[in-house]
Amino acid sequence: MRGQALKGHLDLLLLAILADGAQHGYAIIDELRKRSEDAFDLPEGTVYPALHRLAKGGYLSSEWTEVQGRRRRIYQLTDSGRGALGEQRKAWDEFSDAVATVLKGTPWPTTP
Amino acid sequence: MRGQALKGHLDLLLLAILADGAQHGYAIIDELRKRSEDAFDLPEGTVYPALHRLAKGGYLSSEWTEVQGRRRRIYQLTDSGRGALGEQRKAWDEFSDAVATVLKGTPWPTTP
DNA sequence: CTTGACACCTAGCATCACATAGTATAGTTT
DNA sequence: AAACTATACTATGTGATGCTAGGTGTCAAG
Repeated sequence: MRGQALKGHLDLLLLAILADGAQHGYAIIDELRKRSEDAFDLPEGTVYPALHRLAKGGYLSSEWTEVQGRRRRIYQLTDSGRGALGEQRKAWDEFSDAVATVLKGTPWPTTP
Repeated sequence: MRGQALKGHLDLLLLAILADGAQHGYAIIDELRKRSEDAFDLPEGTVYPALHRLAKGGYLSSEWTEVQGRRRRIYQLTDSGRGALGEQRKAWDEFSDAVATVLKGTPWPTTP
């Protein structure tokens, strides 16, 4: 797969990462890559705008810090963000279940 | 859920339905609704353009029929379409596994 | 004869992941 | 010292896509 085709579920992933503690953008990218066992290797141009969008929507709060001469913007889940995570997770479960149900009716093209 | 948020997996669903036999657009919508237990209730404006796109890409062939004064365009999977179904199904499995792996690290906010 | 189910179509919109390019610092290599 | 790599963020543009909203026409039921 390698980092494309997130298809609307990016927010869920970001919120999930941040549910385990505040992180800055670059670290989120790393964490997502590690946790997904290299399946999600997202470009910065994907993640940063998404973080801005989430912050603008009130799901994240952010704060500037300076670590060894490098400025970082630390993002943290708000209450609203925590709520959104729950909802999106539920939506994901329902969605993936529904897809699985549809696919269940269509066997793989096995040679019989 | 009710008919939104297909997010890039629409083609997979359509191909999966058609793998069980040729169908016309309206019937595909019905079948998808039934198979997904009402989770996917897609508007025509979503499905028809998608079918056209798949046909244009060579994944489907189509043929006009007339049934009781009503014209129908019957779509059928091509070999290429069958191949695409296999690929997309694999991609879906990998994708949903990856999401599950990431979410696994983030427990639900249960009250312990 | 109007309503609703059937059956198709298209133009246009908003969202979104991504590409691309730019800024800036720290550390490592050459 | 220069060049390069990794870290870290920002801004802009683009292509795909799902969906809204409108339109056409047939047929059966009330």
